[in-house]
Amino acid sequence: MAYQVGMQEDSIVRKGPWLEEEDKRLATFVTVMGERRWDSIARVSGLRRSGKSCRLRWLNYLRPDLKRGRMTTEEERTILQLQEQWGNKWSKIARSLPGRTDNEIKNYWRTHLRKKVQEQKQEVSQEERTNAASTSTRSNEKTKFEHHDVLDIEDTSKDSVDGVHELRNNALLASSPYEISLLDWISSSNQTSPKQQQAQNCFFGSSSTDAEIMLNYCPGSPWEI
DNA sequence: AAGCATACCAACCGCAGTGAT
DNA sequence: AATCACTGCGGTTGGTATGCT
Repeated sequence: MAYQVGMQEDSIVRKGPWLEEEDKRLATFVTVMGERRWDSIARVSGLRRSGKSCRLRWLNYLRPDLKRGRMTTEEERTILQLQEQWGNKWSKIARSLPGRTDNEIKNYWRTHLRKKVQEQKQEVSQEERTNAASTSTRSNEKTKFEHHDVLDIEDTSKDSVDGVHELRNNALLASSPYEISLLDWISSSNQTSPKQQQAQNCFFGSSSTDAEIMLNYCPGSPWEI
């Protein structure tokens, strides 16, 4: 599944789906180092991922302010409106939808909305041709495409599927690394609790070098060994 | 039950923009 | 001014779940 490329053992870059442990480790380091210098985060964290991959994982999945679950009708409306207005400027559109990522919006557009819009436009042009043929007096009628028309299209076929997705999303939420506040762990006390100890082992157990580097970014933290 | 088709979405890739040196 | 590293963006790919025959 996950595959690797590289010539030397220590330069191998992992690709493919992220493991829970990798998520936790990344979240910890981003919390400490900030959402910048992704190459440094990738290097310092000991994650065998590219900086680019780390950034993407954080922005699209780990960020604490992300909204989960289905798009609301209001959000769907906004996407349709802004997509028509700005085109495929997904990051720009995402700024109008707090908690949603450009990737999420892009995927949603491609899988849910694009087809609907195309069908709607086809219907409109078909209607235009019919109207033009039948009478010239009605040729100036409003034929502009309206977003709410698209939203009103019934799509009963996806109901059962969406139910499953909701379950999946809930499961995802429940297993999010943010169930446990990493920030709290780092900033709370000088005493390392059993849970903190467990995480410490998880993150740093195999590499004292990582722990030492971490301490440089977070002096006096409970991670001190 | 098995195989195929489709939908969904996480992750990757290439390119362009930007700032630092 | 040129170069390099980093970041952000949009398009695309591939794996998995689900539905259909």
